[in-house]
Amino acid sequence: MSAPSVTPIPITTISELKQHHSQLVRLGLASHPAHARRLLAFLARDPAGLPYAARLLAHHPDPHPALFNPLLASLPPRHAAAFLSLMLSLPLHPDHFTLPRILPAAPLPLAAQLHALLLKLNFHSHAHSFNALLAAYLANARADLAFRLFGGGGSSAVLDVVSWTTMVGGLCRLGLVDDARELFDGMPERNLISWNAMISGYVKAGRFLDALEVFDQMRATGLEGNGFVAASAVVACTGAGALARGREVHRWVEQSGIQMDAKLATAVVDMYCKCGSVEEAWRVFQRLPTKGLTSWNCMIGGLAVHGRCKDAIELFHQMEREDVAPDDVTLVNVLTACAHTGNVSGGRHYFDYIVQRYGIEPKMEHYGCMVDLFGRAGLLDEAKKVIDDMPMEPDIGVLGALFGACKIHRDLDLGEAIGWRVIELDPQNSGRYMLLANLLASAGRWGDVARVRQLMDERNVSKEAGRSVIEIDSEVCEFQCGTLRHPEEKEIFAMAKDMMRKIGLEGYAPDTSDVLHDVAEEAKEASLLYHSEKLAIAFGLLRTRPGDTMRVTKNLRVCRDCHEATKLISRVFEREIVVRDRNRFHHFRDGVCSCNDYW
DNA sequence: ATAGGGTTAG
Repeated sequence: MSAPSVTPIPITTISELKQHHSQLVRLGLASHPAHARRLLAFLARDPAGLPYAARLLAHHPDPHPALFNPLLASLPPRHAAAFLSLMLSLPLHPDHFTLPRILPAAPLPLAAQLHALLLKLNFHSHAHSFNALLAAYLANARADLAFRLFGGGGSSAVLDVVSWTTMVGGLCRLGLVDDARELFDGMPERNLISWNAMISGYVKAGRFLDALEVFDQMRATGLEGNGFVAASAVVACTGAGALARGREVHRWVEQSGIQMDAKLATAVVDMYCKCGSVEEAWRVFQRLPTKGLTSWNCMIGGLAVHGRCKDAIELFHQMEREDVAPDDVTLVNVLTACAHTGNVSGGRHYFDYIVQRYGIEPKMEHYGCMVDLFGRAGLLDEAKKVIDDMPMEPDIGVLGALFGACKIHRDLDLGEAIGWRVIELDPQNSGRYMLLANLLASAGRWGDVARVRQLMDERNVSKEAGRSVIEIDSEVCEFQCGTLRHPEEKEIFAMAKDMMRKIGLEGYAPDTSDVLHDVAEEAKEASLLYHSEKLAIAFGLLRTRPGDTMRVTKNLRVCRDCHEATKLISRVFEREIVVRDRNRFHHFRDGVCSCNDYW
């Protein structure tokens, strides 16, 4: 029903509102729902208007909750509470929709008050109100109160699938994934939202393999998925670096008729990129009917970390031709592509060009990219100049980029000056200490190396152990630096020795410059064999044949020695070896790496 | 009232 027409007077002040109200009263229209709602909506914007709103409701012949419920959600929690207490004093009666309107944004004291009201009104057996209260406690990080309410404490609360899912999702958000899982396993009934709450909860916690396990369980129940579940599963594969599983999920999406929208497709493109297969990413990307800005960014970034600078830049121009305007992420990705290939002039050019042509304001990360670009190329003065000239104070990331460059180019003076500063700015990051220790070690400064070690001990920072994961026939195997624990450890060790012997005949010489112990050269060389990627590759050699591709994912950066060794292994054993390290991908093939030794 | 899906330097 449309409102009876009156000249629409704009309401911007309380006096205009009063004027309008009196006109409506004269016309006998003041109580018409549409007009009353408009008046109330204005009054509700300012707490000063609440008494007026209450009077208006008090004089209304039928102050139905529908009249004031819509206002409540739009009010800030404090005002909503004030308004609610006014309503109650009139007295007007809330209905089952009233509390769920206020609860989602309610801070803790208000939530507790509403809890009391809920009990008083006997709404606790009403699922909407009860679940909203549960969500409010969880949103306030009070898992304890949520558990008490959920557990019933003797109340007659009825738990439905929403209550359970609210708990699971809320606990995951609070980082209590294991508690969430326990509840999840005990759920009397689950829907797609429940399944996805658990899967995405694991993803957020970085527990990708657990996420995939739950996803498999869901499929085993015969339930059809949807786009949300698909996205979570794809992202889990991305995080795990599990290409074979990713392909499987992709196939499942296509077979189960889930709509491949731009977001899901981009997640798939990203998965293929981050799992080491740019070719498959490219195929999905090309087939996209509509490409969002993020799809372009993702593909350009994917090419960048695979060291395919030319392709990344070519794609950027294609994006321009299709009239998609780049954003700050595009700029980061294009600069990364240049930085990873030593394309200094390209980086300079695209920085200026994109900033000027598209009016993008360069941010901290863009200056960081430029520092990285110059620094990697050995132009440390240029890199320093970027920092001196940038309009803000450099953050730890920008300084870290310069520091990393000092390490690569063995600039001891600058590196030391920045290094000690960097570890003060980022005292819990073990990688920073290791970089500094490495730099000092390469100059034979063992006393200072020990000082760095001591600082780490004092601050309880421990060195992150190198870990490499290799996926063989969908089975994921992890190796840790320094230890070899595996059912086939004898065979793997023998293969590792043989592998090193064979590449030794091809000219491999151990590079111990990154080894951090002040010990005899022989001991240093021996320790290199136990680097996690060498163990993973040895295992991969046992399980693959010449011509095959093996994929290794490493948690740290590859060291020089492993990089040299892997190049030779790819040639001697005729394998393509794809290594994803902390920063980028290396494709080893026939004795050459895609990074051209620039990384 | 329950999931809330994609890209970002080092």
